[in-house]
Amino acid sequence: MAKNLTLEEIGKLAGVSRSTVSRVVNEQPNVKADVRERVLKVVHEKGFVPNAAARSLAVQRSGILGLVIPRSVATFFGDPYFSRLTQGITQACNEQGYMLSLFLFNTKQDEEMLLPRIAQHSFLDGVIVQATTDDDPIIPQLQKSVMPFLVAGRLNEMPEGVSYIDVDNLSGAYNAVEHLIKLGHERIAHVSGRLGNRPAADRKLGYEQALRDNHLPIDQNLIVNGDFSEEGGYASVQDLLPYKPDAIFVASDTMAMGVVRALKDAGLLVPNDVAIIGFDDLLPAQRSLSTVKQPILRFGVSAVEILIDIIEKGSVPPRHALYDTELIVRDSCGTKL
Amino acid sequence: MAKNLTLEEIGKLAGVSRSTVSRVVNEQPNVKADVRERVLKVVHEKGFVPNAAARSLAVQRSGILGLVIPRSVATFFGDPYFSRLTQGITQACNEQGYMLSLFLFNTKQDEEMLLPRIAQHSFLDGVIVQATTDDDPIIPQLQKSVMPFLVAGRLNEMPEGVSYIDVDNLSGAYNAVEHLIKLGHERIAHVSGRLGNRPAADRKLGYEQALRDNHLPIDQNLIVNGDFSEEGGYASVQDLLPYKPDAIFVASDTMAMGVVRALKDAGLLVPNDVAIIGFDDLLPAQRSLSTVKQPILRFGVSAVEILIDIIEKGSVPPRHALYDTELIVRDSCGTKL
DNA sequence: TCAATAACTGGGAGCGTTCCCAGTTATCGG
DNA sequence: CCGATAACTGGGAACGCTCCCAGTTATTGA
Repeated sequence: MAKNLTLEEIGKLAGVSRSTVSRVVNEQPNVKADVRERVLKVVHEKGFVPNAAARSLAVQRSGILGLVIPRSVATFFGDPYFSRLTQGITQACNEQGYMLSLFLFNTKQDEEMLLPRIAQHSFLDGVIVQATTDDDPIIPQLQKSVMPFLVAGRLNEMPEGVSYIDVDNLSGAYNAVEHLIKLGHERIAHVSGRLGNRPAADRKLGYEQALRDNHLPIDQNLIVNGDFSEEGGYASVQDLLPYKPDAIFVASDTMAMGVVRALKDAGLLVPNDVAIIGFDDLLPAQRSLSTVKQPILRFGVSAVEILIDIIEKGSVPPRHALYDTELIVRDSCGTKL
Repeated sequence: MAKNLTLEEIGKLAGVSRSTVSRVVNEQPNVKADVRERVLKVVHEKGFVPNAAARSLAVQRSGILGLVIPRSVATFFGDPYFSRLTQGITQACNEQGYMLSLFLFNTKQDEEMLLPRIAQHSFLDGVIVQATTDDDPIIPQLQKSVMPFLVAGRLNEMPEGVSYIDVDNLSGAYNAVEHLIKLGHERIAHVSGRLGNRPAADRKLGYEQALRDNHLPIDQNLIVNGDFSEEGGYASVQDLLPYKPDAIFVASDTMAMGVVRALKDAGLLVPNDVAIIGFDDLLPAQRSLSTVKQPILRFGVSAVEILIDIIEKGSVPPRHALYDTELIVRDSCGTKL
């Protein structure tokens, strides 16, 4: 199985022309059954695969999608969130016959060098961009180009006309807190994620709204800003303890692990003394943690499907999709009722 | 910034020919300084990026590398190992001016459909394949093709002539166990990874050899087969406890977490009652766990560099590289001395 | 049986580069 | 100041595919 042949050469072997071979490999009609079979035989025998570069040049599409992880979030690439998202995206790519290219930026240089190229790159039919900080120039840059793109997640300020898909963090948080309220908790604390970050902000909003709707006071002493890390979760408990919360809604499972550890170290029992609900459900180890599950895999699959739709039909009107979360009740929030 | 222009059009705007523009954008010599500048100006103004498909067709190279995660390991893609590896690989790709395409196989169908295409794909200059099970047909398939490739990790039986890079699991394990021996431990247990898996096998071999070299008996009761999961680690302790180990070398940090948890639940103190050394050092949360650190980031970077070398110079002789691990001594193995 | 139509097939042109060669202009030593 | 050489520039051909059109063969109805 040496070098790949060309349509022309396959044609010669099968006694037909380049065009007919092309029709056969692209499964087009108007080829006599016996001819088709004869060509197919040679194609399989020789393991012929059409030259992708030549095809791309001719049809002006590459069949490659890009996944862009901006520098500001690349440090969190180790987060299981991204593995799961990537899995969903590759799964959909495989199904739809696309290739996936990964752009992970480590340094500012990387980003400055590569971003303009990505926006213009003829090898990319479209890109999925992980949402980043509001001041990141990447989305404006893509908007100026003709590259079809879709933002995964949202910014605090989402520019007009940009397509995005996101998880409904607000309602997810709302439901979690409402569940705690229904269980009879009244001093419900919140450990937020790093603010300035849309998911963190939305989860906090959901928390506040649930309290408000249920006529519970919003006590700033019961709200502490975490940073999405286990250590941050641990530390936040010190600030909270003097105000005696009977439940804590934590903006991520990783932080929730820290919270649980701190509570244990302080001699408090979960859920008896303090009920906990986390967010994400991405940590397989956390078998006892109640949490708000994000449908990340499906999210990744949808991202690809929507992006392909944008590629084929254009991005007007912009697409917006919001995915529901699911409250997973396990041991850590008890059943105080 | 509408659609991209062509060399020809840029040339017209700058008052030169296609060829000269090509020379300028490819930084070739033999262009007069003022002409070069004039062309560069137009190029920047118009944000011109040469058409990648056309270039690939002409030079017969795409500038794209593939990273193949076979189905048998795809389920572990969530493992921080892969995020880290991917980070190293993308970093090197960015530096070397390559694009990275990710092939993650979820189903058998995926694999059967896509693998033959990958091996023949003109969009790929070469691929890095994550090592898989010995019976996986993927490496033989690549060997039959002309696609340059490099295996990341090793199989138990590594086919002749295949290039690979791996971490020296054996010596890493050896050093860890020797450290425990130097600390005075004599009943050193081992929780292995899933056997049939080369890293797991090598770590076990290193453990056994260290014992042998230090004239300690190899007690089968002190060896239990884990599965690389936290739960597996937890469970293994039940089997070990009756044989009163004073130290445990665990084949992964994730399992080590389970081991520590089980020990705690059994009322035993780490490191006072039982010393622990893990393997990987990929879990940021494990601040107190002594472990054998794998240089994964550098590993990923090297993988790309070696693959590029293979692409440029051919794969004879096959390249082999083995990376040293580093013993990170923290609290969990104490200082029994 | 024959024209009209449908089904099939082949070859030219074009996609946007790079490479090569021929032609032009600049440079230099004697 | 002029011929030899070096530096520079432009255009043809090729990379391997798809698309389109023209030409050929098969099919159909009256």
